[in-house]
Amino acid sequence: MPRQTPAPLPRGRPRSFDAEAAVERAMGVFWSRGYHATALPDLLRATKLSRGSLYAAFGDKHSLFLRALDRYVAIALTRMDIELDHRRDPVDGLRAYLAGYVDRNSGANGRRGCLLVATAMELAGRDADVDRRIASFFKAMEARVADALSRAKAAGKLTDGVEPLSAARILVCFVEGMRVVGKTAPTRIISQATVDAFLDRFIR
Amino acid sequence: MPRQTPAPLPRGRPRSFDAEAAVERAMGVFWSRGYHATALPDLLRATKLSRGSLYAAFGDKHSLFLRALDRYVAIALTRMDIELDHRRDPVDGLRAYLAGYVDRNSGANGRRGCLLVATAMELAGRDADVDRRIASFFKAMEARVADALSRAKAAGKLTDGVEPLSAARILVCFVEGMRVVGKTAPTRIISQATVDAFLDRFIR
DNA sequence: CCATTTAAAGACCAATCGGTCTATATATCG
DNA sequence: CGATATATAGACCGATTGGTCTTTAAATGG
Repeated sequence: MPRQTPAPLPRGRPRSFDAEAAVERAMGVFWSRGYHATALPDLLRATKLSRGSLYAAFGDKHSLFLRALDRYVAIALTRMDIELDHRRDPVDGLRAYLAGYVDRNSGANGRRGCLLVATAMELAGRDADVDRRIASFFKAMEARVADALSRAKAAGKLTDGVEPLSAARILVCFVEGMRVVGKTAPTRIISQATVDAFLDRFIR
Repeated sequence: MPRQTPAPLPRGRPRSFDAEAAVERAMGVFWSRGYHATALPDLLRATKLSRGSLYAAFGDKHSLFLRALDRYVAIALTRMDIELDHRRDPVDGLRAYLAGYVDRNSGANGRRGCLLVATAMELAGRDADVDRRIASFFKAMEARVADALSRAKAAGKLTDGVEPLSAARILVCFVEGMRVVGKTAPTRIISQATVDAFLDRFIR
């Protein structure tokens, strides 16, 4: 292994912005407006970067978008890993997981929608980088849900005839559909009741 | 009531294009590309209209889009009215309805997605004309499904504990979610199996 | 034939798009 | 201090945006 030459300490004016924070701010803009409807000035305003800095740091709009999308996915999967943690009761986990969707779907949260669903609808099939991310996200989500359902089944908590993998596919469709219908800003009451009725079909 | 002066017969070169056909062609473009990503030249190519004719007939891009969206909604609701016709067995109707989604979600059809879902994600919350259409479509869809489920319940074909209205809300989320996941072009086999497993939870 | 009406073709418009580049100010090092 | 490195501000670019307008060809009725 070649000796690692220590990175030369940067001299002069230090980097004064946090790239990760900029990605997160950009994510917020793409989330609210969508990819095509987001213009450079929107991103500059949100990240508080100059054009030059933004292009030096991220290359172009598309690359920055992918960074933002990756961040969004990472946050979502991390949340799922917490909600559906193995050490927790799987049914409680699924309830917590769905409660998160109730939250994100009601009122103003619902209006804002979901960056991932919006991206799937806007870009999937026309942008290979996006395609990969969308497909792998849905697979990851399905796997986590299927795992939780398997554990629930092992604990005898699933309704007779429910098979974890296909139930997981159903559940993924259901929650992503909530994100679509959520754009009409349904009340929390209705969202919660719908989720409860859904779980009643699968949980004993 | 004032005497209706008969509309003066048009003289000169007759209208040589069919506005409804143009709307339908425009619908196809918006459907494939989304609102923002559709540029005027795309619409001119698809409708085979000149710029002048298109603006004279439809006003502007946004108005043409609304016409296209209305057409899309009308087609979808007409199809539902056939599939869920009162004179038909409601369970058969629901199966036919879901079979349509299997078809639209698999492979290339899935990749193309759904104009309504794409529009909801791209424009809802930022375009009042769109908001109204999206909300009223989901309500109309929910009402038709709830009606079919009510008839199924009356015929004793629903699983115990299934309440038609909330089951309809679940089903709407499920099918719209299929449209999202469908962007990853799942196989027909999996889509069909998922739909079957879904119905098994509700139909006795 | 001729008047009238329509559609097509495409020039034209200001505004905005994503992206590059230069000049300047500033912060930190030796 | 002086050299170096970085970020900012904003001018600038060609391409494209949605939209208007003018010119020309064509089709019909009187």
